[in-house]
Amino acid sequence: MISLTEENYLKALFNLANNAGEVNVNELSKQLAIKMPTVTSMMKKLAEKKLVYYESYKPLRLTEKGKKEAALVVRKHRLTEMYLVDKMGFGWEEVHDIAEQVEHVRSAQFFDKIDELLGFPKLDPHGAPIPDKNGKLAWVSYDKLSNCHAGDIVKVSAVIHTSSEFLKFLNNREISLGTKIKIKSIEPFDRSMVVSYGNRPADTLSHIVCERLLVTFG
Amino acid sequence: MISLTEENYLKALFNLANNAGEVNVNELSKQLAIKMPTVTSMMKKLAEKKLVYYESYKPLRLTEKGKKEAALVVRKHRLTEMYLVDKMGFGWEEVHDIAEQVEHVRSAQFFDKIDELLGFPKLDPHGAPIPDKNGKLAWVSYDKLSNCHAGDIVKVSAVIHTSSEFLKFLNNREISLGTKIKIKSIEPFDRSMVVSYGNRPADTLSHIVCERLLVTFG
DNA sequence: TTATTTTGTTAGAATAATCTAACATTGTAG
DNA sequence: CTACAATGTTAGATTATTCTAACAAAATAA
Repeated sequence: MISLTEENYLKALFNLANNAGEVNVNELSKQLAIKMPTVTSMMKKLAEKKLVYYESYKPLRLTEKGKKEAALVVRKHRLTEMYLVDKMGFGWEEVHDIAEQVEHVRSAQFFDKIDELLGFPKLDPHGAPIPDKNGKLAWVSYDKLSNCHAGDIVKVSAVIHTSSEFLKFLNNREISLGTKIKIKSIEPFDRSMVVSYGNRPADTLSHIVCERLLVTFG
Repeated sequence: MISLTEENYLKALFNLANNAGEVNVNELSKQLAIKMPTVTSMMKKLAEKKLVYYESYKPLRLTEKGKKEAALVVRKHRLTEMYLVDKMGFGWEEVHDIAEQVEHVRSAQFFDKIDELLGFPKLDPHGAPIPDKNGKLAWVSYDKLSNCHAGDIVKVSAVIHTSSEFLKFLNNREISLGTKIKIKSIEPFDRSMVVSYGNRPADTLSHIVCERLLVTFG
């Protein structure tokens, strides 16, 4: 049995993992707002349970079992977010904190029903892919808007670091998933982009914003 | 701040309270499946927090503050049950365990939205009243079917001790809230009732069952 | 009313999850 | 290459929740 606390550590490891699947104790500590010694001791515990590979002073890595369990928590989180937006009428900026709690409900029935009522969605309201019932994640590859060039016309397909503040900012600018953006020019000084979209002929997006918008060209 | 564990104690106290609002340590211990010494120490803690009146060897009683907090947990539980049945398509026998977990979600927004989507229901799927946002419970007075007499025609309005097994039994007998039952006779020997309802001209309900069915005459 | 059963409390220990303080290792900047 | 900074670990303490064993009070039955 995986405790609620352990679920949170697994999820954080899953979300922080780089290409190599590695995470530092320090990063994890910051992400969870839990002090490093606590993280170290929890890693030893998760290693006992064969959920994490742990060696002193080495980066952390989920085992296959750990990855699966983590993905199942992420699945519950993302399905919940989707349900809150699609079926209950919450805004995409309101759902993270609620899903953070509902994700710990232990009832396959409950999440299967949500999945079914939503028509088995592949993406959550922020464009992140929803792992399947076996913990498999169909990874979609997006580009950061910040890596695109002047003249490109792209579609906003996902957002990262989905803080409520950032999402409210996007709401104010009338940017949502699906918004088509044309890059008119890029300011070399601060890498801000002058763009046009919707009924806005010209608008400037800071580099920070452009780094958090994931886009597709199709 | 009231912990999840404390919420469970408060809810159990609320549900077990007799007319005088009193509950024994032993009863509470059985209800929660937690040993008596643990219950005693938790009662001392809740007394510190002014949620419970506690004196050695005396029955337990919620304070006004405790009653309110308990009612708010019960509110979340019953709203959740109603939502699961009305909006998600679960059967009334499936919802208790899920609601038992969802009730601990801390988000006024979430439960307000559920309330609104349901149209501010007054009763849960088992006929129990839903406390309002201030923890006030509009108590409805029902009679036990077991207290009725031969010849009475009554409507099933609520069920108590809503175990999944009991509710499945009612499903099999096609008894649900609203079912009109005519009492044809009462067997003095075991107090079972011969009744008719729906398309069943005659059916026998044991005393145990009749004790758990709450009815109205209207 | 005395003996027995039931109920309730105290004392002490265990587990899970967290912290701070001190120490150790690794990485980096002169 | 050394010294400082950043990262990570160990040791020991704390809080919340639970338990068992032993004792105490209250209720009940003979």
